[in-house]
Amino acid sequence: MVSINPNSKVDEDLVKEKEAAFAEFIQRRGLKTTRQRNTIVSTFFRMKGHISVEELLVEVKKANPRIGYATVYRTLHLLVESGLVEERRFGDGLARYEGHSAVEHHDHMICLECGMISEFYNPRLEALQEKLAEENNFEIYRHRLELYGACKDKEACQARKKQKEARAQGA
Amino acid sequence: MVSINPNSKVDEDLVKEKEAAFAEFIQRRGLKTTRQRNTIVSTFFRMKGHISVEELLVEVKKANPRIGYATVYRTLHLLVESGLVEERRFGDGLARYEGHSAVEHHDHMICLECGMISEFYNPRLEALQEKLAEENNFEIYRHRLELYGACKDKEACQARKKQKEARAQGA
DNA sequence: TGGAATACGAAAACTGTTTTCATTACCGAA
DNA sequence: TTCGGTAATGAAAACAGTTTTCGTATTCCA
Ligand SMILES: [Mn+2]
Ligand SMILES: [Mn+2]
Ligand SMILES: [Zn+2]
Ligand SMILES: [Zn+2]
Repeated sequence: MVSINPNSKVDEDLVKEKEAAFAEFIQRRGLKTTRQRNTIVSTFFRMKGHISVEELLVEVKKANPRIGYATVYRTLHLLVESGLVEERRFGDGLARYEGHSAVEHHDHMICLECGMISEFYNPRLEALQEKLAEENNFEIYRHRLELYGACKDKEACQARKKQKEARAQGA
Repeated sequence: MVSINPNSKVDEDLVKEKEAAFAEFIQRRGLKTTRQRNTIVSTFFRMKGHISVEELLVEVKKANPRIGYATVYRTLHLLVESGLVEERRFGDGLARYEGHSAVEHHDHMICLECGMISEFYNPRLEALQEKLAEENNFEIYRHRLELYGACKDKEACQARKKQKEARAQGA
């Protein structure tokens, strides 16, 4: 298993690279470069984690309070189309976006007690999926694997887990 | 890989069993037995596949046209709480429910060209996930694995796939 | 069988997201 | 540079799926 660098600093050079890649995408598609898109994109790439629209908007507004939801949504769609960002949904009903360390595929473990999201990648798991698809005459475009559970090494998470169990007993 | 019986007839005895289990759950929770719940539950267990609320409501209305959305939603929640039914979301924005062959865990392959959803279960895959969780100090409550792609053996799916590729080229 | 506790159904409310539409900004051609 | 057509913006309305509300009807036990 390869655990993915959980506390990486946002690398300024990498950010610049992504911004350039997005600019190029905009060109290629014949779209226009705008102040708002630049603000949103550069804000996004400087944040880390799995970012919701709301979270992004809050940051964006610090740079330019006039930017609204619509433009953030629209720009995120462009980022996804450009391939620089991926959309995730972890079952809490809101879309989350990630791009800083990404592009490389990875899967997720989500702690339902503390909300922590950690990333992992395992080649054997990937290969096994391919094999299963093969056997089923299926061609995989992409996949999604999410493990939902609890941190074993955080006391708070274990405590909450036990609380829930007790409550379930009573019900 | 174990492919899961894709064309199973709905087994009348099994349905009765599930209905009884639900009735028992209702008792245990001090809730009331109602005409509507009975209709919804027995309709649900007689359908197969991954059923949306809309789809279920259509069937339910055939038995009792006065039953509305709210009661269907409420009853589905109870079915989920009872453990007899699982909620799924395959990314098209609507909740789907399954219970007929289920309770046993399985994962899904979803064809993005024709909408086909097939089920599979592989013990090695399951074991590998456990191992990865273990290594990460993580305790899995449940997981979700979905392979999105295309049927290799359906001409229509392959044709659509190529259309998309061509379109993407042009853009 | 009376009556409190539940459940029902229609409609309103909600949430996250998308669309509309009037206005403004971009940018290549002149 | 300026112009002008095209694209983008932002506020607000629309949307889709789901949940809640609230007045009425049903269940079921004392
Ligand atoms: Mn991630
Ligand atoms: Mn299934
Ligand atoms: Zn945790
Ligand atoms: Zn297909």
